[in-house]
Amino acid sequence: MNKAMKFATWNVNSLTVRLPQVLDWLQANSVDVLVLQETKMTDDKFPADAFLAAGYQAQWFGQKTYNGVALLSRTPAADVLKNIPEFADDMARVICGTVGGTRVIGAYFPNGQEPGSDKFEYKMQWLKGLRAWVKRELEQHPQLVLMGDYNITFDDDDVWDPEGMREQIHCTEDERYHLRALVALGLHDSYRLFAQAPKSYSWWDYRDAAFRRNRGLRIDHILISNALKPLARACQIDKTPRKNERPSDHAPVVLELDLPL
DNA sequence: ATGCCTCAGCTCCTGAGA
Repeated sequence: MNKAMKFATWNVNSLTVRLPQVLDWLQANSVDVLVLQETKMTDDKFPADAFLAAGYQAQWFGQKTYNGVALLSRTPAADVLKNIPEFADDMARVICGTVGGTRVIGAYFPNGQEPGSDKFEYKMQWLKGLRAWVKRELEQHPQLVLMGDYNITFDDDDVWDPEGMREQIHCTEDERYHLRALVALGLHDSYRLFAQAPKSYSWWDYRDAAFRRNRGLRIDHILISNALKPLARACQIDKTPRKNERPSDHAPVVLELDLPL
């Protein structure tokens, strides 16, 4: 007996501001596992009770002002990890747990700011650390989902202005090399397993009416392991939360998997 | 043009995001 399970990722850009929208969205969509990025709150502020009342167990890992991640699931997550083991990091960027036999990694990849900057170098080192760790996780967990805000586009199809953004942040060959190397571990960009409308993006700048003009980037991804690939049924970017009065600049991405119960 | 929005915080400006 198989059950369609929904896995989703959403950069909420402050869970304090977006909590009501996240709760509404969970109620309207039968999502089983949701990872959040940019919660921007310390652990003592995390609204675990509100999620519990909505039917979700939570694991969270945050800090003041920046970053912060969470893993919500209908059934509790086991073997939870926070950040990349063996990669020392001041920032709260990764949360990982096993939900119903599937290893779930939620990640907020570094922005990188500008090629050549210290922050870009940190992004490169972080990507190397992530890949070494994910390789080991894959060896232990054939069923693995790696999802979150990658802050990297795969190719020109993910960019509203490919020529204008050539070698700009999120679009450099250095970043894309690391993204391809992750995929080469035995992962698949679940979004591209299915037919998608052209100019599909997951993030739009708040400025310049970028959402209305669809000037965006696809930087939020759900990668799935070889074992999960044949179980994938659909992957979509849900733009409906953008109708809220104060939306996040990111839209959630949702994957449907036909997982054995 | 080093900013156009949005958010947090050492809050009436700045840093950061992407």
